Amino acid sequence: MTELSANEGFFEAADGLPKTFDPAGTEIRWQRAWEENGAFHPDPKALGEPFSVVIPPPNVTGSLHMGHAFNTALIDTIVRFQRMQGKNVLCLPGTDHASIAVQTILEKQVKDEGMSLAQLGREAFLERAWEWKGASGGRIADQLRRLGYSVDWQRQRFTLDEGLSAAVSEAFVRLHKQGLIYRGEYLVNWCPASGSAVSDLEVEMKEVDGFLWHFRYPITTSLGLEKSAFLEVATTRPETMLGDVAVAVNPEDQRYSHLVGQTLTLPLVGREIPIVADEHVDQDFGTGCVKVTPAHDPNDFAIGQRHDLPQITVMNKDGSMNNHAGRFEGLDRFDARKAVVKALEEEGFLVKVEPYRHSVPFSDRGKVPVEPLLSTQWFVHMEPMAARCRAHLAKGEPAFVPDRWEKVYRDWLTDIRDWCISRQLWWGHRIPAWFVVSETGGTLTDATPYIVARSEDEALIQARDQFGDFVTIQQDEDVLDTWFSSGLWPFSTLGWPDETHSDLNCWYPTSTLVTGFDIIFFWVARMTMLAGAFTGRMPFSDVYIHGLVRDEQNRKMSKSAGNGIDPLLLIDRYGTDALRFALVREVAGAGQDIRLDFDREKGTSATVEASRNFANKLWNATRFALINLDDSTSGSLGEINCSSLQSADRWILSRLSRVNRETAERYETYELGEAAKGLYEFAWNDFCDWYLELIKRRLNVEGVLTEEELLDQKTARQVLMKVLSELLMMLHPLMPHLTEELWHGLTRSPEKELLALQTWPLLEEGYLDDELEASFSEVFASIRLARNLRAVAGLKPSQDVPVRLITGKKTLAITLQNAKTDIQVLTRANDLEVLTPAEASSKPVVKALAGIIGELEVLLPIEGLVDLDALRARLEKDLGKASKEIDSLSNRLANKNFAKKAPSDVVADCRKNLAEAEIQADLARKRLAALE
RNA sequence: GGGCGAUUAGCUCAGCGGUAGAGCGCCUGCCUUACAAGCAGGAUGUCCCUGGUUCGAACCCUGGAUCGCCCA
Repeated sequence: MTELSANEGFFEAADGLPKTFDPAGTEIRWQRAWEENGAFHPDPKALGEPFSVVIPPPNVTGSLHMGHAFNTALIDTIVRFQRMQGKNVLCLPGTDHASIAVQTILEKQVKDEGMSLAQLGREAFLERAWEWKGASGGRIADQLRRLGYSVDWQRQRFTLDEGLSAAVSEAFVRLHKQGLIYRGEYLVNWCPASGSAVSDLEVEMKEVDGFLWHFRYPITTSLGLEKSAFLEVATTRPETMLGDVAVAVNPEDQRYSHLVGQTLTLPLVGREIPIVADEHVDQDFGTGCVKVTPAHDPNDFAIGQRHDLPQITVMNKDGSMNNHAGRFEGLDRFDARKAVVKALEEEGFLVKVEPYRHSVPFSDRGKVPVEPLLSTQWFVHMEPMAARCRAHLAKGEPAFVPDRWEKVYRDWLTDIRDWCISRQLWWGHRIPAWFVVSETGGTLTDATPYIVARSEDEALIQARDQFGDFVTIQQDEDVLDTWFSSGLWPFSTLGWPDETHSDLNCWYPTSTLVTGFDIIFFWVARMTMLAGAFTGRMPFSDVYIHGLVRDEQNRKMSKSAGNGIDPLLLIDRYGTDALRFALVREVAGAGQDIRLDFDREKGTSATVEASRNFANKLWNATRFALINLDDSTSGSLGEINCSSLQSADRWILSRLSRVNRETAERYETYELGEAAKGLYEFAWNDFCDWYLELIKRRLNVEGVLTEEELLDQKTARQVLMKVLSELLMMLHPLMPHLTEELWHGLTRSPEKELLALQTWPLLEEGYLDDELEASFSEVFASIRLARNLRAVAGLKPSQDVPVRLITGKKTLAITLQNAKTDIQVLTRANDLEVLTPAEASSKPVVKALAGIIGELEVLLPIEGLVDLDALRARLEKDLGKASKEIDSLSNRLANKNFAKKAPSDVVADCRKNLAEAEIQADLARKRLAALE
């Protein structure tokens, strides 16, 4: 670490500093310094109010994408701010094991090697999986480090590590004991691509163009009806008709009421199936008759339950037809569809086919249509847990920011469906249930009793207790949904189920969860439900929901579309702080998606470049300070003596205090974009454009300095040091590396005294001065006007000219008089006079540059050099503006109701503005007349 | 079918009752010893449409249009 001595990069070379900031070296140096000094490794016993955040764990084998960068920028800004507020902050990182994603990748690898999973075997497969995790699992953490994430890497967790796996078993056992986990045969979403059940949330409905086939099913003739009697049904999935067990009609439907209770003969199969009445059937859709296939459709499943119908599964788990499909056995489900239609057509049962657009459920991961399939799985009974969450929510726990997401969350918790948690995969937490196979003759059937336990030993003991000493048990082959373990994240990472764990006691419940709206159901709701069940509390008090980062064409970034913008590319080009600042600055409308501009050919982003330029501006402001502070340090400069402050000093200190207050409020209330914008404006406009320009003349006095000049110079240095160092502190949560570097360079604090661990600058309300800020606005306006006149006249920047400021407004005259030297310097006036209109008329200048703003007339008496046409145009513009305003204001005042009903201060303002506009118009007219 | 969000300068977006804003881009002039990744100055708008509430609407309410998202 010594060779990386943090100060050396900057301060030692102060006079020869490069003109541009080079982020690369700076970033890595401070990232190491933070980590090696344990800056973000908090002690649960330390003083300070606890503040904790767990980060949304990325996929362990994934790599950094813009979504992570965005989420990180927001979280890190919040936690760095809270740390500077003196809180005992824990920000805990980690990764999850992404069961399906990882298994899919590895399965493909295995298959590419010409092996099947079965050939490889579970043990060998898992060995490979861990190997792979070992090889690629550190990458995402290293990439997160490059973002300057102030997390505690020593507490990093992985959902499959020992402690978290124990938490998963414990959670499963407890929920099972409470009757909240059950096993049973239900219709689940089967993903043929991954060969596993998936939850409802992992299914995406997509509109696709398909067909609606109309078939007729003959009414069984034994009842004496004519042979030609049929019922017509319509379906988008003809192959499922092989599993039909009924046709349903609405009980109110006059057309069919006489047929209810009779039977039909199912074509191709020959099975006799009943006609049932069910009120969920829509009379107006198609013929009003629906075929009922309980084993292959959720609605039909419900109808089947109501009418006690059998469930006939006609497909295998790989999507092919099974032996119940008769002559179609072995065909893939899509081939079977064609074959069934063809057969029905040949046998005269096909009525018609029409194109039809409808919703089809697709598997999120597998990208293939899911198959509703009857299968025995493990489920979590959600309603009791959801009810507890709804009760907490009624008390505002957790609080959603922005609050509209609360409704989304609440609606989902209402009418919630049970959660299928078993997955037919190998990579993940194996379900802690053991079947007592000795009870069913050594084979596993749905009737085999099972034991749920924390370990095999525990299971065996229980099994012996219940079934005798010679039992054989066999663990369930399946693993749990990854989200089951992620749902425990806020407390499993802090030591749960050890309820005495010091981390858990200090930092649970956590403070804020920051995440995207796309995982409110997947993750946020699962965490609140599981936390409620196991800790009795909501796992975080606030949930800050952000949007997605979209690409330059406003498309969602996705791997499959290949339109991701690589954050590391932007970091390499512009620096981490620039990327972070750009992302946060764009986020002002919280919860809204943000669009990041990006030129794919050049690999550039104007937005990030603008932030890089801001970083460079701060770099140069600090260079300026160092050059002008000579060897002064904050210590040697001493305390600011208020009596020696000039008005410019008091002005910038007032602005500083205001920005301090606003910024702290904004960080606190998650208005991070506003905080970033406010600091940007203050730094660039107030501090660099005005204050630094104002103090240059005080810092660069020529020759031998008088005592007064020395004091004034010292004061300027003190204020410069104070404002810049506090500005850097306030910017630190947004741009941690740059500010750490500059702050050390500026203050010459020892390397171990990190800015990241400093307390937020004290808000000095005594400096707040509204009047002073207002009068400086007037000074700046007068300077701008004088500069504008110079530009209109085409004066060279080097050309000094006299300037006259003329106003009848006393307070303004005083303000201008006080700022006379400043105005003179900044307008390059070789002579500056502040005059009343009377004084001005005693030394008339006929043809001069003149402009008007408010009640101030700015005059550059330089006859002869003037472009009269440009001047006339300029004055006419002023007159036009003033006249327009006079019209608008006098109209408003003429309205009797306005004076009567509007607040008095609004009316007063209106009168004042009108008076000013009239003066302004008069001045303009007079000047114009003088030109003729 | 239900719900949510968006619509403001050429582009990306702030503002959410009291005379329309920023950044980028554009135009003009500047290498002024912190910064050309910069400085100074400038131009640019039926604030989607429609009614209504109000003394006053980009902002609140009705209805509608377009785009996007979520749920069924």
